[in-house]
Amino acid sequence: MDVKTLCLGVLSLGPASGYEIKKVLEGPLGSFFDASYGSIYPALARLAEGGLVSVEEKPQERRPDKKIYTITSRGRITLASALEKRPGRDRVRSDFAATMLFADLLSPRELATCLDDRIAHHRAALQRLEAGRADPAVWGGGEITAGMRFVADLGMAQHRAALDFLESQRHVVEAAALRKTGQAAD
Amino acid sequence: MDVKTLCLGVLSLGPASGYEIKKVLEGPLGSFFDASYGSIYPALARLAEGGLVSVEEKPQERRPDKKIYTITSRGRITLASALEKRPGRDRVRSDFAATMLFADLLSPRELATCLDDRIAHHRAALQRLEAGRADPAVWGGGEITAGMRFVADLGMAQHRAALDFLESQRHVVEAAALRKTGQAAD
DNA sequence: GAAACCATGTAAGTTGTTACATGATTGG
DNA sequence: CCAATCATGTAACAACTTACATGGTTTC
Repeated sequence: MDVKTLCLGVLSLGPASGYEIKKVLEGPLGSFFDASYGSIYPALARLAEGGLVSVEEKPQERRPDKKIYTITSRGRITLASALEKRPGRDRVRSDFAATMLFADLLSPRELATCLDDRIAHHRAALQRLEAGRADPAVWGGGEITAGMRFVADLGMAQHRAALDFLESQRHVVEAAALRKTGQAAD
Repeated sequence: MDVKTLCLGVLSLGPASGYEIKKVLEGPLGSFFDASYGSIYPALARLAEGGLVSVEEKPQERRPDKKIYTITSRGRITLASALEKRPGRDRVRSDFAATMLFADLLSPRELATCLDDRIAHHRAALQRLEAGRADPAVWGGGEITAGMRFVADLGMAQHRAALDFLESQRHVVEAAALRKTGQAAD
């Protein structure tokens, strides 16, 4: 799913500016999506060209005009047909997992930091999701759909699983790294 | 973490060909990484150019020569310093999550198929991980390191969490889609 | 007074995907 | 006999990231 479709999706929940779309995408749902301004703004321009969204320019003082994008009926149709195709596989690239995979090459100190960071990361994500579940402001201000809640809950389940695992099992990989270092120091 | 570093990492576990590296990366660990031949082969060529790996060509009959890559000491140093930097955030793009997010736009039939597929996907991933935990052949044949086992277990925890969630909670989003359709049909 | 937020956009560069090219072998 | 596996590679293309350009406002 490319950024264009993603933007169209967010706009299906209500009108928004590029800036706001980015907010939604890096909010509680950030664990599933990822898009930078450098991809969002051009995507919106393409969508407007194609008539899938309409733009209303809100003049602002001492600031670039805010452009509010609204999905058109053609946009809704396009989105619907994009969603009809069964979703492709997730594409994930986890630096953390790669680092853990080669954990033997890290010093125990580095490994510990890495695990600490990751645990903090999952904690933060959980908190954001928990907050977002209740507070519409975190999303875009619009109503929270069943789909949103479902995705948020799925995210929470996964973050919690990772968190529990790391907290209870980190000693396994840390012990292995320690042994390795002990050997090297001999 | 780019494909070059990923290849270097796999090679740190033992010599392998490009084809075998792909196998490892799409094996049980496939949920965390992703790389196509089109990125692996050029990456290996660059690594060889830089002297981070050495190549031994095994002539094969009626088949392209098999090239066995072996990490060099310079390669190990490079890998180690790449791992020292604290890992960047995961980059995830989940088509499935996006589809669920806009689940109201799907017919109940499509939604059900989508959820069925996803559940099957998690089941399969779990099975592969379970098998790989015991069987070194699934990885590259070399020894299974503590890091590998750790990552595999983390993957299992996450897949299991997602699976449990989807099985027990799918009715929530399905009910919502059904209501929507009911309204539209009126 | 510094940092973060608001707000948009472009251009250069990196990276990776897809499709193509080639073709024997093995298992169901 | 059809599909999958083994085996490497290139070229065209698509997509995205990063850095740059601009600059007022709010919060600590």
